[in-house]
Amino acid sequence: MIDRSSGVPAYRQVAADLREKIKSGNLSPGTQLPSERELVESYGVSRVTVRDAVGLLRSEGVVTVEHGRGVFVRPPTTVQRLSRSRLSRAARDANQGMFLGDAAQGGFTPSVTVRIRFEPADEATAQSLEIEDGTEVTVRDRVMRADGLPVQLAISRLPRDVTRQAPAVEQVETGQGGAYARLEEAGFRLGHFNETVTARMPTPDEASLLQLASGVPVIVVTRIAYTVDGKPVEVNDMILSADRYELSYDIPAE
Amino acid sequence: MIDRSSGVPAYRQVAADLREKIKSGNLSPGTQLPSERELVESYGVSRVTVRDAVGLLRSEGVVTVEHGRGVFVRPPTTVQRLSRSRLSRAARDANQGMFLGDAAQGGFTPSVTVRIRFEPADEATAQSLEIEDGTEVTVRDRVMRADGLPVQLAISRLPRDVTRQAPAVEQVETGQGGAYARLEEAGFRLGHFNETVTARMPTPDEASLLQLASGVPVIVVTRIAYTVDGKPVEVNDMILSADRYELSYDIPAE
DNA sequence: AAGTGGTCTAGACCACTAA
DNA sequence: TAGTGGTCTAGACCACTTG
Repeated sequence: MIDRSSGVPAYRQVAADLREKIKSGNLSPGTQLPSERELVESYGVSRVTVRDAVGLLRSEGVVTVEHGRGVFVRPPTTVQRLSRSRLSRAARDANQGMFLGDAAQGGFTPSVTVRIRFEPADEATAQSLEIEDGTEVTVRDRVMRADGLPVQLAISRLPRDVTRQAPAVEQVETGQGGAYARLEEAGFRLGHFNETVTARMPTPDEASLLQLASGVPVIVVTRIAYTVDGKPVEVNDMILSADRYELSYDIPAE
Repeated sequence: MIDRSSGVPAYRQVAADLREKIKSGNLSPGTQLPSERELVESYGVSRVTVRDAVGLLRSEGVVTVEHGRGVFVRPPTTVQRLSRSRLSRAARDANQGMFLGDAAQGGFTPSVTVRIRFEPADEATAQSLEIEDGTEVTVRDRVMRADGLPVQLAISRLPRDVTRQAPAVEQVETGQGGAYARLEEAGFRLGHFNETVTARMPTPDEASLLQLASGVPVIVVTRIAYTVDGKPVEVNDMILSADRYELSYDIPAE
């Protein structure tokens, strides 16, 4: 099975063979692969080599490994699509925070854990909010769960000056329409949002919090909310599991 | 250095120690780490264990490894920010294709390799373009390079029916304003774009084409261009290196 | 030539899962 | 209890980079 003279490392040949069997449907989604010891037999390589091969497929997100159970072909994951039209005032008003609106659309039972704290702004926050370094900010640190499974982390920071005028934002429960509604009631009429999107591998903390399979990156979204006057009032850093989310944006051609 | 009784695997302890030294600035960006054999000595573990530790840091994107040279603390990468306002008609008209416009902003020397082919639409393409499965589409397959380095892959598909009316789109060189300008000249006035964004680990092909360091995911953007009548005329699948790109979107609050 | 990481072996024991 | 993956060892040879 393995061509020793080809110059291609044995573990890559094993990985390529398994990958091929998966792609061709020979091993269908959810199916268990032969155990590592069986693969050792059938390919005639050492266990370390088999593990390197499986590790490669893992890092590609092709298989998942469950300790004590086995290696399985990863089934295609269900994506939750986040359309940015949900930032419209109407959509915001309809729901108690945006995540609960997503839940209504996505058909899952949402739960959110919120922790509030106050701290001096670090450099990045200060720059985003256009305030002095070290100015006090209100931090809303949230873990969003779908059917009990953590799927999203979000940390919002707002100048304390702003939240003092909208005290509900300093509370865990912000009520109908969420924090944005409270801000608007306090006179901070929102004009537009800017979202920057990138991706990276999770930190170990994020991986365990979001229960990420290895080989799954996170999508990092930084949203800044601006008032109609162009003053930034909130910066929200969101961490999403890349295999569970897809973002959707509409852009006019003009 | 390693606590054998803690229950934490040795390779994780080694990784944690190195990560800490990097975060604290004790090992600054670009610095070479001690060689694997030196780490074997200093931590009193086997080489495999050291390699597992380094592999973990690699997969987190914390270090890069160069065969024959050593392991280095990964310097923060320069990000190219793609603002979606560049899809405005004015921005499109100003440049010969969007990537060349990005280059002007980013200050790098761009080059693009384009291959044109014609093929029947697969299921996903057909759905995006709202055409029958198997209808002939024009495929523009592109590799974009910045200063010679491949940084972006893009595959556009348009119904052949459409490109026959804008023959320049079936050519490698589309001229001033790029393919979108030719489409508009042919009467396909563009109304809006929709972009869906997600991320995943690269396939081996993508990794080698984009020369991705291991542990760097790709951002996958699918853009569909619609005419003012709401007819989709192009679906463009873009693959971006996540450590080199950041996307930026503006969203009105209304 | 010397030093670096890349691959590989044969075997051991541990931790988790399921019957 | 048996089977799975997780961790680890001590050592070997290869491929790449640099002086």
